[in-house]
Formats: sequence, structure tokens, C-alpha cells
Amino acid sequence: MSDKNKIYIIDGSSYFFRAYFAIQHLSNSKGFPTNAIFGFINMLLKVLDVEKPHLLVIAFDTAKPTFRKEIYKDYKSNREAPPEDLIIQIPHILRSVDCFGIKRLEMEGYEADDIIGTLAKRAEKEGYVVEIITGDKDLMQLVNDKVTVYDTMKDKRYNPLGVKEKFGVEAHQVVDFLGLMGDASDNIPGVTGVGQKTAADLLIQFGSMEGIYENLDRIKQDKRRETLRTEKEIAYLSRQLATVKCDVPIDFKWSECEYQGPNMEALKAFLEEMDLQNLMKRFDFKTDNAKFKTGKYETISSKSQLEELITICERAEFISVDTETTSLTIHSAKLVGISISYEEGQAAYIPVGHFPVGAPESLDVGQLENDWVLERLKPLFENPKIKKIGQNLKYDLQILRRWGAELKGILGDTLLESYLLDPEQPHNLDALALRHLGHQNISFDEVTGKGKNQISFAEVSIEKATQYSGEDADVTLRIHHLINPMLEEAGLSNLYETIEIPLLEVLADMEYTGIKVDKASLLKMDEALTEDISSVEDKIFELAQGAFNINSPKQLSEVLFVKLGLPIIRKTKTGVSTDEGVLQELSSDHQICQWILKYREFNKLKSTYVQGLLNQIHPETLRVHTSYNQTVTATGRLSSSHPNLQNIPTIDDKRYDVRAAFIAAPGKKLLSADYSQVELRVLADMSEDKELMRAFLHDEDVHEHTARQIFKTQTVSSEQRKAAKTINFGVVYGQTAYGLSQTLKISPGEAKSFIDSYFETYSGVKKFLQSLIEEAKLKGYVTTRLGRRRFIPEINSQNRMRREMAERTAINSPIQGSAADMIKIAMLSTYRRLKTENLKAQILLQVHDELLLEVPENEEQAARKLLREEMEAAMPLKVPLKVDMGWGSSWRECE
DNA sequence: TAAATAGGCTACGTC
DNA sequence: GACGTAGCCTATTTAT
Repeated sequence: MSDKNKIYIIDGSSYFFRAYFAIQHLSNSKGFPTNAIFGFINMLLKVLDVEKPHLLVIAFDTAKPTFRKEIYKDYKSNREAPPEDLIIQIPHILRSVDCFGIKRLEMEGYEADDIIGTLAKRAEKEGYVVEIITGDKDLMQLVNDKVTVYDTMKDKRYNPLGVKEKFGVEAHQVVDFLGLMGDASDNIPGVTGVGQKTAADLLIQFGSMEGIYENLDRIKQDKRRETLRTEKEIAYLSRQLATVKCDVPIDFKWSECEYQGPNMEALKAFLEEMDLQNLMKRFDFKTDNAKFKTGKYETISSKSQLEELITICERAEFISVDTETTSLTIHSAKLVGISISYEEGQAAYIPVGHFPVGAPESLDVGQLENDWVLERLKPLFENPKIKKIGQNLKYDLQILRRWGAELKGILGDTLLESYLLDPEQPHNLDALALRHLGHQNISFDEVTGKGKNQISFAEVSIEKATQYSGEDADVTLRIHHLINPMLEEAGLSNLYETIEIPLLEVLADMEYTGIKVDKASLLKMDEALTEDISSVEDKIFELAQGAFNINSPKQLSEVLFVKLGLPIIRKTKTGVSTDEGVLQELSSDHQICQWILKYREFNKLKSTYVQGLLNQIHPETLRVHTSYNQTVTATGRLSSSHPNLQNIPTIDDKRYDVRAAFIAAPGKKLLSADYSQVELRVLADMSEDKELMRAFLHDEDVHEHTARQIFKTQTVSSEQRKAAKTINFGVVYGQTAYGLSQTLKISPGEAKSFIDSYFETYSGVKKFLQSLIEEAKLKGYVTTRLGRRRFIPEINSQNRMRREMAERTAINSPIQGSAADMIKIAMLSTYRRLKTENLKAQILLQVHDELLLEVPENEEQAARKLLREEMEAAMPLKVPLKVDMGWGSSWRECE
């Protein structure tokens, strides 16, 4: 038990709000949201474990309006009502407080802040010390010698000095400060043009609001002085609103808030009811685990230290590795340092590339020589028996490869672990530390600064870098210990160990190799496009009788709908829609529409693809190195960025065929292979629909088959086939009748009858899709063929739009995700066979259902055979898998 | 007060 | 249905 004279007062409302927004998409097996409850209890546990309070009380707002609303009708009127899924958690949050046996206070007509203020003042008078636990800056006004504020989320404490440091004013000036600057979130107006900086300056100079108004004439800036004068009433009103009331009539004795510990039975029942597995477990270990013990991080600056570190690593069960560099672009990054953790709370940082600020030619003292470190660490990194974990090892692997060491023996990656547990949560290390350890990591910005004063990591001092990097390695190790076992429980271990982890190395290779791009032909396209765009532009300005920025939807709609008086088809959130569909509808009214569409097409091509691609050609490798993100999609697909090579346009205009610019290196050719209608085949497999299976088993044209069935005809017109194709796709996407009517340009009624007739034909599909929705409702999530999960929290939403969206998601995710599982397996087996068969062919790109390989010309036959075999055998389905292949000097020639 | 940065929005490319 | 990027626009922060 800590200080008996210290009273802890928690600002409950502030915390559940923050918990709600900090943690997303957490819901239990019944689909009931638990994110705010979980976050709130985590905060409570942190306070209980770290502070061990003797006297503890927690205050909440009530839903009723307070006296502030009476003084100022607009108070908090800009606030949206709390989200529905937060509101339903509040009663449970209050219940959790009771289970913990913590005294709870709330009072109609007052905010939690006022209760806290009243208690704090009373406690102070009676000789207690007070710690207010809140994330709300308003309560800083209560800080003095006896009263401090503690923000557990940021892990910061504020005494009078801390307040001054944060705001630039003394604690007793905080109300004047808040009054002057106002508060956007509470709709407290404040004085116009006065922000944090100005408010602080004024108060430093004049002491208080009264001081300012007694000395108005001494303010030199005319504008500021006059606003202050005219807005005097507003200033005082704002201060009144921001002032915490310290005389709430509350009947309460300190003895009531002696903390005795939780009512274990009630708490256990509560956690069970809420299905908070994580907390149940944590609670059992609370004395060991819940508290984050600050780690000890050591800088390796001598040879003997490094030798000792290596010996420790060789004996460790596994080690956590993290590299620090100067860039996120692999081929431009220089290694700055490596941190290794071999045990929770311990880490070593080996600096090799630190230099003084602004002096990249020299090196900081206290660093071992780079080549020697490499020579010593290389055997460690390359020994597959010494197991490694990390956070996003795909990156470190490439960095170390460029440095001269191959990372072998990859055992785990917390990024991938977190992704599999719940793909839609944030997975960056800082978020994981907060979520799983309740610990706020040192942020990168804190170390390097931000904006234009940001320095390179190489310029960070070795001491700071040791703390930062050591923490990252340590925290990664701790998170791995905590969440790796959860994979097993969720039945995700197999997917994790046999697919995602080994795939990381394949992706690293693909990124590292990159693809050759024909710079000269892109430059030619750029020139031609510039000319084309300019002539289209002329035409548009002529028709519009004046120049404007065609790229501005705002200016464009002004021209279209005001100047030219065209009818408004659709509105967007902020204005009038001018998208492709709208312009097409309007094209019969005015010929400018065609030109604008042409302009958009050319401009997109030029800025996003031609120039975008040119900008990404690496000056040294002369190739384009995309990043494959393994943890961003909700379904299990990969995504590609910097640049995105998964949305390169397919040919329409030969002059502007960007795919023709993707070429093979001399002596090599490109080999492409894509699955034919994977998603429909996956659907056939999962639904076991007889009709759909038959189409594939007989190797029929599935779109034609569908057309024959739903239009009840033997001969299918090209329009009918096209419509059937759209419907086939629509089904996979869970598309609505409305959506289908839009893409097919038919009435919603017709679309509805198409869909009905589709499901009549494929009744097994209908049944299957319905079962997916049921599964989501029952379990709160849906799964792919390999057990990859996606939570569907809104499947039971009261809001129809959200619920229907959730239903479409529940349909699409297992289909899209299973196809993603499949191609990942194909990538792995292809990669392995290329290695074992000693072929030089390399996988370069993956575009969801397509793989693109760069193959020495003499390996063509071997590569074709191997690739087809591995792709077709990746996942045995109840229907055959079909792969189409292409071979050529450019990506286009492969089509 | 101007310049830089951040975030939202629209539009559009792919599978 | 699943993504990423470019460009515009507005709000906010920071530098001067």
C-alpha cells in the first residue's frame, strides 16, 4: 500500500471515451462491443498495480445537461452524440467499477470535473495529497503543491512545474488561459485569434484576465487589443465555463473510498459475461505481468561487450532484432544501429552509423567499427538455429542483406501475429505496446523531431538511440510472449507458421529485386500526354468560355452546373458529384463532358502512372521496388505501395500502354501466370453448389453458362454474357440490386429480377452466402478456408446501412480471403522449388490472382512447368484450378 | 501574417 | 467487395 495520505481521484468519463477511440473493433463472441470496457479496465489495472492506492474514488458525468448549459446554451453543442456502440458499453463500465469495489460518484447537473474539483479542494484542506487521474487538460487548473494530475495513457504526471512546461503559464492561471483560448471540443468560444501561444504570452505579461483588461492599452498589436476589447464578455464567459466548480453539494466521507481490492467473484463473473479473455488471464497474473517494468538497455561500444552479447544470444531461446536506418527506402537506407533483446527488460544497442548533426562525413565516437561488427554478427544472423523474432522483419531482413548478412532462422513477427489475431486493428509497435502492455513507447518523432527540423536517425545521439531502439526490441519480445499463444487458441498457428512467416522472406526477395522499367518509353509517353492534355484542355476552355482548374471538382461543378446550367445528377457529401457516371449521363447534353472524361483519363495516366512510376525508379538499381504490405487488408490479400503495382492500367490505347514499360533484364523474359476466375472457383468449392461446380468441372465458359441459365436460352448474345459476368462478380462482392443496376445501367427492379433468377439457378450459392451471414451473427467473425478471421462487429447493428454493409463484408471476405490464402501458398511453393531446382528465375510481382516472374530465356520451359504445377496444386478444391500463362519481353506481351 | 503540415474528400486505376 | 495515389481544399500548427 502506498501513501495513506494520498487520495486518487479518477476521471472516469474522460477515460472510457479515450479507451473507446484508442481501441477499435473489439467485440466479444456475441458481437457485443467491448473496446471501451476493455480499455477502461486496463487503465484501472494500471493505476491499481502501479500506484497501489489506499484511498480511491472515481467520478463520472451523467447524461443530464449541467449548469454550464444554462449559462451558455451552445455549450458542447457542437458535439455529436456518442456513438451507439459506446453508449451501450457505459452501464457495463459502471458495473466494472463496482466489481472492483471502487467508490463511484456521479451527480446530475454537474460534470465529473466538478466532482473531482470539489473532492480535491476538500481533501487538500484536510491535509491530504491528491492525484487526479485524467486525460483532460481542463483539470490542470487544480494542480498545486498538494494536487497533481496523472495521464496514464501518455504516462505523464503534472505538478505545478509540469503544467508550466506544458502550457507556459502557472497552474493558477490555467482557467484564464483556457478562457482566452477557448476549447473547440466543448464549443467554448474563447477570444478570436487567441490560441495557446498568445494566451500564454498575455498571461505571462499581465498575470490574469483581470490584469489584461486593466492594461488593455499596453497591448501593442492593434488587432489583438481590439478583439480583446470587443470580446471581453466572451472571454469572461469562456473562463466561467472552463472553471471547475469546487463546491458541489456532495455528501461523502473519505472512509467510503478506502480501496479493499476487487470483489473477485463478481469481477470474474463480469469478465466472463463480457467474454474478456485477455483480461481474465491478465488478472490472474496481475502482480507480475500487468506492470511494465522499465527495461535496462545497454550500448555496445567495446569488442568485449559485443562478444559477451553474442554468447548470450547463442544461449537464448530466441532473440528479438530491430535495425535503425536512415530511410524507409531499402536501397537508399544506411544502417545506423542494431538492437537485440534476448530477455524481457533487457536489450543491447550496437551503434555503427551515428554521426554528428549535419556532419555525415564523420562518425560519432563510441562506436565499434562497422566491418568488424558485421564480421562478428554475420554468423549469428545467418545461423538458422539461433531463432529470431521482430516487428516487420521483412524490412530488417532487406536492410541486413544490403549490409552483408542474411537473416536466417525467423521464428516470429509480432506484426504478423497481431494481423492474424484481428486484421483491422492497428499493428504498429507503438499501438501494440499500448494495447497489450499498457505501455507508451518512446515515439520516433520524440527522438528525431518532426517537420523541417527533423533529423536523420544517424544524427540522434547514441544514448537516445539506445533507449529508443532498445525499447523497441524489448517491447517486441514482450509482445511476442504475450500474443503468440493467442494464435494457438484462435486456431491460427498453422496459417501463421506455414504461410505468413515464410511468406515474409518471399516478399522481401520480391521487393529487393524489383522490376525493370523502361525509362525512355515512359518519358516519351509523358511528352505525348502533355501535348494531348494541352489540346484537350484548349477544347474544354473553349467550350466553357474561359479557363479554370479542371482538376478541381469544385471549380468544375461551378462551370458545369452554374455557368453551363447542366442538371445536377447526384450530390456528394460536400458538393455536386462530377464523377465518371455523372459525366457520362450528361454527355448527351453537352459535348464538354466527353472532353472532361478524356482529360481525366490522360491526366490520371500521366500523373499517377507515368510520372508516378518515373519517380520511383531507383537511381542505383534502375528498377522499381514496390513495398508489399502483408498486414493492411482486412481480407488477407496483399497490398502494394510506393508505387502500387497492383493497379497498373490494362491496355486500351497502345500509345499509352504502361504495362509495355515493365520489361525483363537482358537475357531474360517475363513469365506471367494468372488464375482464371479464382474467386468463382473458390465460391463453387465453398458452397458446393451443383450447378456452379458443374460449369467448372466441364471447363465451360462460366459467364456464358450463367447467362444461359438465368436468361433461359441456348444461344447467348454478347450483351447477355456481359451482364452475366457482371452478376457473377456482383455475387462475389455481395453486391446489392441497386449496385448492380448502376453498373449494368438498368433499373433496380430489373437488377433485382436478375439476382433472383441467379439464385434460383445457383441455389447452393444462395444457401452458402446466407450461412456466412449466420456465422457472422453467431460467432462475430467469418473465416477463410485456412481459418483466417475477420470480425464483423456491425452484423447486429441497429443501423440498416451499416448492417447491410456488414452482411456484404461477411460474404466477400471468406471468398476473397480464401483466394488470397491460395495464391500465398502458390508463391511459397514456387519460391521453394525455384531454389531447390537451382533456377535463376525470380518472382517479381503478385497482383492478387497473377504472378509475374523474371526468367532467364533458357529456363522458360522449366519455369512454365513449375509455375503451372505449383499454382494449380496450391489448394485442392472440389473444382479444378485453371492457370493462363504469358511469355514476353514486357508485361504487356504477357497478356 | 505567411508558410508548412495534416487530414478529409473526390475521383479513378486494379483484382 | 478489397485496395493506393493524386490533387484539391480546409483547418491547424509553426516560423518569422
